Amino acid sequence: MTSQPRPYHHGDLRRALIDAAVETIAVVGPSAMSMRSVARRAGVTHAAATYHFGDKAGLLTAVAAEGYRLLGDELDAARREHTSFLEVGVAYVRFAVGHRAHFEIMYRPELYRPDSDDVRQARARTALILYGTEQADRTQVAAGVAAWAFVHGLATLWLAGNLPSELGDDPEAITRAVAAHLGPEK
Amino acid sequence: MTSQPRPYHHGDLRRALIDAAVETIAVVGPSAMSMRSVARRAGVTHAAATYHFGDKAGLLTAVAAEGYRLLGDELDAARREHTSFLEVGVAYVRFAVGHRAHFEIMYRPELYRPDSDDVRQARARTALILYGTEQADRTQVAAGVAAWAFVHGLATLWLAGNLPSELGDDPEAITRAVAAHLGPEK
DNA sequence: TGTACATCAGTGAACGCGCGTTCACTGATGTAC
DNA sequence: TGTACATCAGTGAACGCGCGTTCACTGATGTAC
Repeated sequence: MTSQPRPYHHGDLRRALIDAAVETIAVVGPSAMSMRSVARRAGVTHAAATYHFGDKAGLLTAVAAEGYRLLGDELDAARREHTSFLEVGVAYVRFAVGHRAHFEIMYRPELYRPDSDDVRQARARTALILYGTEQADRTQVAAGVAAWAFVHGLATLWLAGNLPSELGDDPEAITRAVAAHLGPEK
Repeated sequence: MTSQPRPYHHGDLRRALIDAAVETIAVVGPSAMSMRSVARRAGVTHAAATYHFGDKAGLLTAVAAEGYRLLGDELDAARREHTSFLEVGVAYVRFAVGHRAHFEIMYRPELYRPDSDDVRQARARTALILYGTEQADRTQVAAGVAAWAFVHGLATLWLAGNLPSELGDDPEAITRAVAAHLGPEK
C-alpha cells in the first residue's frame, strides 16, 4: 500500500481516459457516454478530459483510431498464423465481440472525426489486409468486400442479439458454421 | 387554401409524429433525435408526443415496428416477383438505403422496447422470409443467416461510407456484383 | 547541490442549454336523449 | 334540431438534471545555471 491515493499528476492520464471511455461505452452504450462520466470513472475532473482531447469528438477519435489499430493487429496475426482466409474472418468477428466498444464507435463516424490522419492510416491498413493487396483490381476488391460484408454483418447481428438461438452462443463457431453455406446466390 | 392553419385537433397526430421522428432521425441521426425536436417538426407541443407514445422509447418502438413491417413487405414482394433469391437480398439493401432512419433504429435495440408484441411479430415475419420456412432445420437456418449477414453487412458498410469507391455508388448494383464473389471461404 | 523560473497537468466553479417528464388546464368532438 | 355532458386531444408552464465548454487558478515537474 505505498501508492499515493491521489497524485496531482497522473502519469498517463491520456491513456487512462481512453480506457475509461472504452469501459464507459461498454456499460452504457456509445451515445450515452459523456465526457463527465468518463472523467468520473478515471477519478479526475471532467475539464481534464477536455484538456487532453480538445473536445468529445477528440476523445472518440482516439478510441476509433485505437480500434482500427487493434483490429489491424488481429487480422494481420490471423493471416500469418493460418493459411485459411476464413480464419481472418473469424478474427474479425472475435475482435467485434471482444472489443465491442471500439467496434461500435468505429462504425459510427458521425461521433468522431473519421478524416483525422490517425484514423485514416489505421483504417487503410485494415482495408489492405481485407483486400489482399495495394493495387487490387476490381475483382479482388469485390471478393474482399464480399468477405468483409459477411463477417461484418454477422458480427453486427450478433452484437444486436439478432441471430437465432439455434446456432448456439459461440460467435466464432457460428462464423465457421455459417460461412460453409455461403455461395453465389441464385 | 381552405386548410385551417392550426386546427386544435390534428386528425392523425400519431401518424404525423412517427413521420416526423423518421425525418428527424434522417437528418440528425438516431442518438440526437429528441421528443422536443420531433414535436417541433410536427408543429405541436412536445407534451403531445408523450401523450401519444408514453415516453421516448415508446415513440422509437413504433418506428422500429413500422420498420420491420415495411421490410417484411418489401422482402415478401421481392420473393414473389423474382425466382432468384439474390433479389431478396437486393431488396434488403434497397430497404436499408431507402429507409435509413427505420433501419438504424431497428438495429439499435437499446433505444426502444424490442420485446413489445408489435415489434416481435413484425420481426418474426421478416425472419421467416429470410429463413424460408417455419420449421427450418439447422442447415436452412445457417444458409439463411449466411445470406442475411452478407446483405446486412453490405448495407451497414454502405451506410457508414466504408465501401471502396471503385465499386461505384449504386448499392443495388454493388450487391449483385459483390454477391458473385461469395463462396465458402478456404 | 541549490535556486529561479518556465512549462505542464489538472482543478473547481461557472455559463447557458436542451432534455424528458409531469400536471393542471382547456378547447374540440362525439353521443345520449 | 337542440342541449347537456363525458371523453378525447393537445397546451403551456414548470421541475430538476446532466451535459460540453470556458477560464482563471494552482500544484507539480523539469531545466538552466
